[in-house]
Amino acid sequence: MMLDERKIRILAAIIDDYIATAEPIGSRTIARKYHIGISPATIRNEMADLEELGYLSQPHTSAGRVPSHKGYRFYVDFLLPSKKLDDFEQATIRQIFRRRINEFEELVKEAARVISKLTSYTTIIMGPQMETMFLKHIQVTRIEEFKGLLLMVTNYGTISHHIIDIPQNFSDSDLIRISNILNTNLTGKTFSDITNDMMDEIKNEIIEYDKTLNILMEILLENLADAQDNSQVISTGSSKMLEYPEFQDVEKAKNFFSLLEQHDLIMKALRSSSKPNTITVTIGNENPCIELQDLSIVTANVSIDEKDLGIFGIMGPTRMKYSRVISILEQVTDYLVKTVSTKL
Amino acid sequence: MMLDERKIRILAAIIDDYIATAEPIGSRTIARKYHIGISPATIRNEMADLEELGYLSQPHTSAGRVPSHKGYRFYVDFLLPSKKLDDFEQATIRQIFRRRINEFEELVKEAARVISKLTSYTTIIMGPQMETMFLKHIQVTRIEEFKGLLLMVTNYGTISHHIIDIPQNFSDSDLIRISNILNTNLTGKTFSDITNDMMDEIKNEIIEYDKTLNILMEILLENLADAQDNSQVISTGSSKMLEYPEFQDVEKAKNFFSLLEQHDLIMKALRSSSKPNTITVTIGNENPCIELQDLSIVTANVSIDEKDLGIFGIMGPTRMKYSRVISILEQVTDYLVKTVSTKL
DNA sequence: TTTAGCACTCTCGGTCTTAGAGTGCTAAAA
DNA sequence: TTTTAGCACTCTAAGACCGAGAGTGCTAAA
Repeated sequence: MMLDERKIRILAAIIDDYIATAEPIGSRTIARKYHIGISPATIRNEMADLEELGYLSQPHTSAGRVPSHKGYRFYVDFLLPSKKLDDFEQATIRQIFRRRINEFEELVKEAARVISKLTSYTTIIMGPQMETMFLKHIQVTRIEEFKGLLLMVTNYGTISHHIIDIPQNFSDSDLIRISNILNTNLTGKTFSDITNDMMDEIKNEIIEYDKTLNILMEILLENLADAQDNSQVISTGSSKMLEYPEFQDVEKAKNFFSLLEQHDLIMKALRSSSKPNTITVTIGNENPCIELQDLSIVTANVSIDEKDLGIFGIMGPTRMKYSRVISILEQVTDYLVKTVSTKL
Repeated sequence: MMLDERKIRILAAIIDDYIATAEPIGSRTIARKYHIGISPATIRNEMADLEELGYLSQPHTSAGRVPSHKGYRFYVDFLLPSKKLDDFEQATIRQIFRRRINEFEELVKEAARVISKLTSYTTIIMGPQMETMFLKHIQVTRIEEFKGLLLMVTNYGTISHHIIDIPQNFSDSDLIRISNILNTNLTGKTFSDITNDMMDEIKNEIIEYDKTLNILMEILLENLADAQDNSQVISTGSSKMLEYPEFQDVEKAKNFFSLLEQHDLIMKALRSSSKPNTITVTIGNENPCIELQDLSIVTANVSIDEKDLGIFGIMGPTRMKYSRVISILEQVTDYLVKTVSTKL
């Protein structure tokens, strides 16, 4: 059975209402609040149909109806009211990009904070995949008599620095020479390209700088390990979730927070659900990972000319203000892409 | 009335038990579990005295006793069992400092994580006060044809970097000259010393580099503002709090999490309660800030030769495993001080 | 001074009950 | 044929009630 016009209106009303109130909705409520022009009894019949078709479910026999995941899916695919952001929201978002933030990471973090603030859901940001990240610049510079800084800049504009010891007999021009050698050998290489073998080759090339180079190599390699470990998942606004009735049960809240700490799970979930340059909605059990099955995730994959910059994910109860979240996410990623392509 | 030997033993038993169980303790339980050699009736009398003296209180008439803040204070001041860390704990702590972490900030963050893991309380770290922080090194370096990096290193070893644009006509030696000028003029200055006036002076000194310098100045000033805003308060392990019966009420949990987000409050609390090179315990209502009054905070102020490196704070319910927390904190700060003085 | 005994108090966890919301079905109305 | 009014039925949430259990304070005896 296809959904006719009237069924769709009723479904939309139920989902809208449930998203707003988190309470099961009965036929009478719909008749009263949404003016569909038919009696509760008729609505009841329609609701029974919708339930049979799998779009609704009942917590218990004598309760109202609640949207099922299939219901949400239909809603998201066909019924999303296009939500215009109001002036305040627009302004709040624009503000992030007005500020002179030159570093990509900071910009993204700030964007995540603002998204959480506007949506009241948890925002997760995840850096680009290691495989597509390569070194753009590597340099050793002296900051004190026997202390130096190893600087690495990737194609995504992320910068990492490590303090290193510089042996006594090294002059500034030695450092410059080492920098040059590292640069010519390593720029353009992805982190996974840089293996011990490659290091050994370079070492051979400049056998005279042996000792320092060894240290640099070690540090560099360690840093790689760090970058891979540091499962770059950052979340903000998690405490907001405690506001929702879905998390009133402390057990549920605890599960949510411990989930957030399992970065590998989160990474897998975001990666698997997001597609390049689109906003994707994953509802409850559509997520392969069971821990996430009573949450929804809206992901936006930010990329510029095939260059994957990272993923924003917004996590909330399945009863999520989808249209609002999507609008905000669209707006933010738009600005972000614009800013990055012009400024950075 | 002074506390005699027997009262003290009873008080200690009650507090130990309450810290372990979070349940009010009755006279019979004490007689059974702790072998003081007197009957419940006698214990009852003593407990009534202790209550009258303000060391205990009763949730309701027919419940057992619960320690009051005054009771905890007495316990912390006079009764703390000196707790030896076991091998596992020792090893876990040592491990942080074995790893080659060259940067102070990373080291401290890692230490905080370990403290949270071992204690199951929330650990807060707070950077040194801005007033005591000064520039040790400042430098502009090129990372791409028209992109440079402004590097600033402070006396605490913290490093901040900002990507800047480099105008076309600037050669590498220009950058070195600018770096030198900035260095001679700004190193040793605290962030608050560096005013616009000072910037103007430097600008005058090298009028020919005018334009770039202007940008650098702006960026530098902005960075200062950031550093001051970014109320450097970082907390870890907050989700652990949901395990405790004190936070089973979602309302309480929400309060706690929103408290954690009020960095200014936290900063004030940590600053006011911590003393140089000591571990301080602040119990419940001893804290001037009402939001913190049913929590306890143990703070450790880490400093080396008057140089204030920052504060660790451990927050938990007033029913906190004080001796354990103190031992762990002692151990960690010890190692930290040692590591910093030798390595960094 | 300590302790046994006892009446008393308060909470916590069940059971019971009722009001309310909502349903599905049937039969009448449109 | 479709819609709707009416009604019996179901289920939950909230309140009332009750008894067990833990703990107290007091009194009087050891």
